[in-house]
Amino acid sequence: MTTPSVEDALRRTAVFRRLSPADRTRVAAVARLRVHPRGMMIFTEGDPSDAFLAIVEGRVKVFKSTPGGKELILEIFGPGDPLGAVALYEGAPFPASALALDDTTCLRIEQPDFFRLLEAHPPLVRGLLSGLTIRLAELTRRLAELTGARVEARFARLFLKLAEQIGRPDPGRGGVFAPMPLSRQELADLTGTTIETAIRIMSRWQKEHVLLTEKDGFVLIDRAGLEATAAS
Amino acid sequence: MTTPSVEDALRRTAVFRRLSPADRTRVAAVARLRVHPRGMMIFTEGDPSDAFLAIVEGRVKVFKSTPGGKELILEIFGPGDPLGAVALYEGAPFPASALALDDTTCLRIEQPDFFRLLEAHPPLVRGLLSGLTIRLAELTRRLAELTGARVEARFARLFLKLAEQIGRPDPGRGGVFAPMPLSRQELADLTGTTIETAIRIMSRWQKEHVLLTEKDGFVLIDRAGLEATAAS
DNA sequence: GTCGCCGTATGACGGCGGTCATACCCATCG
DNA sequence: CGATGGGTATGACCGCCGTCATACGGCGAC
Repeated sequence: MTTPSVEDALRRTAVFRRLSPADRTRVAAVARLRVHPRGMMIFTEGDPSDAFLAIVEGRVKVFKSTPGGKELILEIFGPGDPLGAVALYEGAPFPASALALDDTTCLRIEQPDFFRLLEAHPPLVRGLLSGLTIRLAELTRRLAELTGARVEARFARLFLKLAEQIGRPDPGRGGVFAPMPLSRQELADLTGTTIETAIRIMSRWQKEHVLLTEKDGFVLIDRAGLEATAAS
Repeated sequence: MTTPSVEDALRRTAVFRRLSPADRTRVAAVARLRVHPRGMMIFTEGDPSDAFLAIVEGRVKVFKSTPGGKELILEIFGPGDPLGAVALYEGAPFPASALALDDTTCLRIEQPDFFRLLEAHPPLVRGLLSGLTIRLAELTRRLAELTGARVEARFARLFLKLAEQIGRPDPGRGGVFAPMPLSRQELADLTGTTIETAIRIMSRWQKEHVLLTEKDGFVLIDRAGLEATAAS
């Protein structure tokens, strides 16, 4: 992994992509790159927010602990996604935690600089609002999904979404390969269940040739079956 | 209910409260008041969003239907709360529906006017971001709460929150009265459960003198008991 | 090598809560 | 008046899934 320049990084993140080169230079003046090693917390639930972040390289798990002490994964973000825009209002505390799943490079703009940028470049506001509203819509969707749906249906939807977002054809078995290694525990945290239930479902699907677990991701074989399960 | 003037309405909504009188006059020039009778849909999930709304008078139920066909209430808003700010990016579809629980007066600013206001008055951006951020945090909190917490704990938290937000001392029984009439069905939709379970819990609490249902709201008697239940 | 740890796997058990059925109260309406 | 419909209440049943316990394979430490 070669560390890109700040301007390269700006070109890669959705919020800043449409800036003119001159504006990009000005943004670059206040942006910093920071590398978080795999397994490190990037920010923690309850901390005061002090900067706007965007992922340049690597994957980041955003999660929140439930009142029962379990851990619910809200989202797994990748390159180009903004991070912590959620809490950018006057140092409000982060509502969730973020942890680097890989060695991760982040673009970082301190809060005062970020507000100055917003006031100087109104078009940035639209981009930011866009990101926030999309995230809000996604959260409401997941909220509706978590209630009243059986765990198995949530699993099916999770993998169908994965396939749609990052899937590629799998030549060997005529399925779809989703290159996203996740442990059973992480699957459980994504769907709001326990590790045992996650193992049971994955184990059964493996036997029934619906879905295979591989070292670096999952192979969806029986996509129609998953869709039927998701709808139930 | 006397219909207030547009400027009165602006003074009552959080986003616009801090404007200077001159700015408020300019905002008033593009804002309209609209009355939605009780029981009417204000907007529907999937509709393209075309305006920014804020509640001046009345209560509004914001809800989303789940994949299973049930209805999940995301929030019940009252006077001063913004509405539909969620979907104000380039006519993105509303992620949820809104229905007037009372005869409701809304302040309405069409989308192009709203964006012009934002660009002319950067301080408005902070207010809007603040609102979105708070809502986002609230949604993540509910998301974490809905998973892994027993239904009874969700009920307890719901009423404790109600008491905190709109509760007033109840002289007769030494408890807290929350003036918010909600049917058993609405309680079920707020907590993501079924009407039977809602009835069972409310019925038992009534017998155990924990919480009373009245015609126009609820009386919390055993607040400590509710807090214990919420924590479990 | 052995030990310990972590992730995965599988079974037994039980309870929460969803589903179905029925009944009651009360307001509205013909 | 009886009929109808909506909200509330209660019991029976049972299945999903959370909890607890156990086991097994891979891998690094030493």
